[in-house]
Amino acid sequence: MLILPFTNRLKYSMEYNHRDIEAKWKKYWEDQKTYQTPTEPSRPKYYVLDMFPYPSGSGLHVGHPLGYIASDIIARSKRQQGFNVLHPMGYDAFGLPAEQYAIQTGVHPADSTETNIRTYRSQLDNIGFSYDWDREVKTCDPSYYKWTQWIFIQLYDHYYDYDVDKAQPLSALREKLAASGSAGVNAAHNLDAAVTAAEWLNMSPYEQDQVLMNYRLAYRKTGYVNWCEALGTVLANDEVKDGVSERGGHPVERRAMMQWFLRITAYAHRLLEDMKDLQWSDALKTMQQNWIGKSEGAQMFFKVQHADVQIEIFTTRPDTIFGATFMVLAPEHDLVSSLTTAAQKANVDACINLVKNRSERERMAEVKEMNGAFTGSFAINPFTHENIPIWIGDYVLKDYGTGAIMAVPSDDERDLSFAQKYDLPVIDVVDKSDYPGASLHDKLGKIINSDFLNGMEVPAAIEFMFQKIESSGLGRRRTNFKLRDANFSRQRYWGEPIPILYDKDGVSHALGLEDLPLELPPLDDFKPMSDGQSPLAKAVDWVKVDGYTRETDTMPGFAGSSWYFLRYMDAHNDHNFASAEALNYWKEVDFYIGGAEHAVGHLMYSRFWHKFLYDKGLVPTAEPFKKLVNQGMIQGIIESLYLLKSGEGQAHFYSEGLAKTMTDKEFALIPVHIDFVKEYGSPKSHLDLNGIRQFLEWRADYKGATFHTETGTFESTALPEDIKLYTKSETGKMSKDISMWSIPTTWWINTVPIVSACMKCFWDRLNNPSPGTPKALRVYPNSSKNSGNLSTKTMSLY
RNA sequence: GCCGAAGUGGUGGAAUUGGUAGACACGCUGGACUCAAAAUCCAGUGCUAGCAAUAGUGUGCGGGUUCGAGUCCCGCCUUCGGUACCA
Repeated sequence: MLILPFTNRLKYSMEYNHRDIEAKWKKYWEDQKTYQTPTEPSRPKYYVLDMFPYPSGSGLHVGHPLGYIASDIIARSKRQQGFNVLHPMGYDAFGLPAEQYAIQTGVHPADSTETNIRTYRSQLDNIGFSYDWDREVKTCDPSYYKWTQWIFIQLYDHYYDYDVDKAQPLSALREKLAASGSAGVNAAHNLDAAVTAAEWLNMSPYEQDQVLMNYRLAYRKTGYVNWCEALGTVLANDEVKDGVSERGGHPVERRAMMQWFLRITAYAHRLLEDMKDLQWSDALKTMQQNWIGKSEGAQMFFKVQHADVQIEIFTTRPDTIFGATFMVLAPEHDLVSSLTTAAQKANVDACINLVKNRSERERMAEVKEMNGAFTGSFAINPFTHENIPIWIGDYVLKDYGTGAIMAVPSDDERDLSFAQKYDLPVIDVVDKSDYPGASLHDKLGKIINSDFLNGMEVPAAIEFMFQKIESSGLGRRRTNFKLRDANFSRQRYWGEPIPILYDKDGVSHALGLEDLPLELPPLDDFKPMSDGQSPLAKAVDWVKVDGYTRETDTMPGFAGSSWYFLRYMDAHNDHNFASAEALNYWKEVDFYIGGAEHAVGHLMYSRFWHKFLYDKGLVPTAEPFKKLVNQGMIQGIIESLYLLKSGEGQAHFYSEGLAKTMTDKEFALIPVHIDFVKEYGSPKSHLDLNGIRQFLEWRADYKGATFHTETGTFESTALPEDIKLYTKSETGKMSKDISMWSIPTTWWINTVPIVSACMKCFWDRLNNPSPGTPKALRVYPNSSKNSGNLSTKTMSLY
């Protein structure tokens, strides 16, 4: 689509032969390298960036051009204003769908990805974008992920020192530990117990490695994964629907595994602080702020009766401690096994088992359905000196805060429901009668039933307690963040191998730059190992090297996307991730356009990586994206089948009408390819005989399923001609509200009608495809034809 | 549940700080041109009633502030995004 002046289009519309004209200019731009952008320090620069796409099997998504057209207009406009404009494009090419497709079809992810990229490229060229294709990046290209691995190694080799408030080389930490032990280190860590200098010096290399893991910015600890016993694999959250696996409908449980993590929490305060200078929408900033979740409170230790252990908690309301009538630990808390008495073991184990089958999200969301068990032990309330029972409860999360709370049922809704369910005492400690409608978070009221605090207003009482706690050695004032360290391990094939070796003693060693890239070993079987290990473990020759064993986990999707905008600046450099010259010239992204769905994930991780590189003096700015707007999304229709959650045996699908009347039964929603559904998008959406057959062919794991419809119950082998299995029809993802139109610059506002007109033109062509419209540009709601994965998630950083 | 956003004709979407709601465009209806069609041009087009002038009504729902509310406040509803392994 060429953008001609409007009047010309009217005047010459009769003769306007778009096919010839577009072909001519497409070739001219390509031959002349019209949009090649040199790094020219003498000229002013402007960097306009689109969030790069995941090359899905279904081709360019209709949502993509929405933002791409807008950024292209900005790029062209800035060029005309005399700027040297960097406007690149690339592919976020590692990911789950390609691997899933490989498992189903045997086509290697590298091959399907390359095919998909070619499709994307031709589609982008057809639209006529002004990208400098000489700077294209693909995250799955070894020459690219060499540097993703290199950055990971830098993170592994650094720790965060609060004294200088930035990342420091690990060698500095070793010196400090040798000189004065962990007490002499003011750093971000997850160390359980202090280490003295003498202890450190007497440690074996393995023990020292274990200590260092508590400081490294890339480190290993126990994490939790979605384990599906029936499929013998770890599932992504996205592959779990309503508590069962999307494929097959099998039960899923949370299982502990050693995982790599990135210590993003070390940067929490800077991620929060540096946001104020960014030209992002307030909504976006608020979301990041809330995600980081800074709170001021007290860290306290509760003694346990008849035991030499303490329970560490964090509270923002120390003033309510006289109302703390019990404690709750996360079921995964380290102390649970030692605190559980013989008499309570059966109850506690039952509760832990139950909780295993609930996802973190369910645990946070379902306030009504709490599960807990009494451990049999008691803690001592340090102010009332009363024994208070220690419970475990699924509403307390292991990785949030300290994984343990003092429960104040009078002033916390969830503590109250828990107390009511298990009949635990409630003592009112805040009189809120002067503040009708005030909640816990308003921190208002007058303290009652609290000995020396009685009569104080809440804010004063909080301050008083901080001092009291510190002066009596019970704990100290502390800032807590909701942000958690990022799990960086995936038990998958199609991702960057983690460049770590373990020696015979189990000590970890990073690869040197000369050994990078560490390429993925060739495999033709991408199924996971039966014990949950990554498929890479199958490449035995690759795993074993001269007495060392390779790490077999791979990196998550956000690894490659956390720094790709830097690679565009100098895409072919083999000695650095980008040259200092290029980095100092292009600096940061001036204008970034992409979807709001990346408001916290990608944008937070990128900012974290960028700050780390900034600490190392490798990038010139503390923030990567100066200005950012969201382009909105496109809506699509999702059709799903009702699958009875039986867990075992054959699958039973129910017609929508039946499923809705069976109120006591639980169903999982299994997405079905929209092409199989008759009258989709309406209340009468259903699968007919042919549709069910197509579905069974597509999802072979349901071959032996039983179908329950209004006219009877049928085995998949004996389906009647006139069968109608009604499906659930809903609108999903891809919303097309356009929040980007409200950009407070005159220039931008003037551009809106043009973008609008372009999009309209697009819509008309997409929705009423004439024979001349490229097939790939038609609307295929919710289909990922090549990947065989029926998710709407065909977009990457978009 | 929690955090963020959105809701205006048949459609995409406009409405500076509160000041004629529906700009502009698509579509639709009628007309001109044509043997006819396409293209183009002209006119009309929120809804209801009316031949008409006109009247009433109208920005998800219910309240409120104001001379005046799409816009501000309170309470809801619906939809979308995120919720830490989709990308």
